Amino acid sequence: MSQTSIPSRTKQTSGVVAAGERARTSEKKSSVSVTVRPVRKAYEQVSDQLRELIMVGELEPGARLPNEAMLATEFGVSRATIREALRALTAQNLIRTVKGGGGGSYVTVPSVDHISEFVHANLNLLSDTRNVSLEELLEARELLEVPAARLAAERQHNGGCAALNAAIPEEPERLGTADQFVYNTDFHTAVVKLCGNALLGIAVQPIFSVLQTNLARSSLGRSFHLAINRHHRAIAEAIAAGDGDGAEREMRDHLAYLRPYYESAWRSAERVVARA
Amino acid sequence: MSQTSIPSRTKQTSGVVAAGERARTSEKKSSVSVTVRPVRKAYEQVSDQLRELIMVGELEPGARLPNEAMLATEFGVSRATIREALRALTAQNLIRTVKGGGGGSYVTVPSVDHISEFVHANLNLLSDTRNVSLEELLEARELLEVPAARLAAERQHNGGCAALNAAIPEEPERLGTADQFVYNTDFHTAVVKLCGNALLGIAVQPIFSVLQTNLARSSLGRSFHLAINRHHRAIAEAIAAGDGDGAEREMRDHLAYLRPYYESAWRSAERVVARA
DNA sequence: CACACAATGAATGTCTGACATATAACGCTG
DNA sequence: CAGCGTTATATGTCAGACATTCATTGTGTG
Repeated sequence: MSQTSIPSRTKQTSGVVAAGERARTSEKKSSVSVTVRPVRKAYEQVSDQLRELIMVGELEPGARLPNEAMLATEFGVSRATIREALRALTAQNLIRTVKGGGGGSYVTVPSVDHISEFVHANLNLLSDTRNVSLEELLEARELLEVPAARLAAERQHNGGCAALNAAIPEEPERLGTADQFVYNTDFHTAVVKLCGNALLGIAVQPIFSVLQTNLARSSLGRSFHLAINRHHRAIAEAIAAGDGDGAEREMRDHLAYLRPYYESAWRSAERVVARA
Repeated sequence: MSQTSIPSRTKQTSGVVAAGERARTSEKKSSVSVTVRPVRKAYEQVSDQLRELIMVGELEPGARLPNEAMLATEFGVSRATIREALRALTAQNLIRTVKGGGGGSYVTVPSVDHISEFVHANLNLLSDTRNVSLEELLEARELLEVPAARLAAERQHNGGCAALNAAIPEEPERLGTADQFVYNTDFHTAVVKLCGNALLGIAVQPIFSVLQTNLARSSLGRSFHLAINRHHRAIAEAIAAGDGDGAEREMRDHLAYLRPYYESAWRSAERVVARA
């Protein structure tokens, strides 16, 4: 694969601005409110510039950027600095680096899953810190999943429902709690997938995960799981029948049924937080 | 502030597993399907372990983790490796590092805005790559903003509407296109904020931004902007009147009106992509 | 006594150069 | 032509040094 040379406008200005130069430059227009951080760290400048190139499309997905040594000389910094910048980009899933000959850093094609994963992680933290309320989570979920169920019903290309049924256990009585949760997750994931809108998946998946994580900490009776299974079956049937109204209603009822359980699990989690 | 010592279970096993050791360990159970990447890079192992500590809550927000030198000895790797791991965590907004005395790496309290920003960036890429369709964007937006308008109307604590009115220009005729876009963005942001669910903001904001970015590339007549303003005013009035049904209807109509414009802008963007 | 200012120390930021390791591509040999 | 070692080219990791920043502490002066 050919080496993509980094498109540096003037070869002179493309480098990193050292602290000294930067200070001299910014003191020219010294109005009262200067930005708080006049010095940008070198690795930040590098990652910023590379990120910009990627976002603007100057570096297309799949493109390979120059090796670290070249980048170092181009930007006028050391290889260590370049590497720190690359790690940042990697963490944002903008590039992927492979070792060995013909290796290097390649611009990644972004994936829905990665976004979802990131949102999930951060939502988890947000909910741990109580910066987001249970009420918001439940409300958002309802706002998303209820229409999703409707859309799934209205658009079901027959055959897609197989995934739905696969996510409903034949003999729920014989499953442990952990397995039940797996099935539940699969089911809701399947519904959202079936609705055909990837963006909804990005939003629903993390919200569901966070709720589920909290719920998993509380102990739930067998009857609970059986009820869930009944609901899921009803929803699946409505979707399979192409009955949008029915799917919407069943899903709404299902979520309403779940609400008190989430609330109690959430409260006990609160005690744990308070204790610490 | 006191130095948080890293909770290492046994002091011996907390380190990084070198390639050699790892290989020896994993060849014990050499079934046919080994995972594709048996060697985890050192900086990944470090960032993984630290991330885990943060996510589980072992390191609470605001906590300060050991300095880089200590981390290096604790993990049994060089400082450079530690730093690369820290950059990854920084990029994910899990920590923040400050220079100088009393500096170090602090666990960040996550913010809604940062999540939104990340989603926006990635959504932009997704749409550039045509991995997400305009139809999905518009549909998701309708699914989110229409209920948001209703909720805003039903929950308006009087006084919150000030932000709404502030986002509607008095004399739209005198504004340039760029300014108009600023107002539009502010208006929709205000509606979502007013609905009181931060999660919706996380989802709506990026979607709106992506759509807007595409729209900004096409040229729009004065009459378009005036119509938008009329719609906004109608929505704001319904919300201020606490009329949930009205707000929902106005918002739906508004989005329906916009649709063809987005579609035409999207098509012309496609030509640009195809040309490249 | 209070306040401005210089010295100190602790931390991150950056550079240099070296060596280790993985992998694709080349070329040799049978 | 197939198989296999070799090599070139990357990234991965280490060690140590020096630069820079910033809170704290100490000092001197009004």
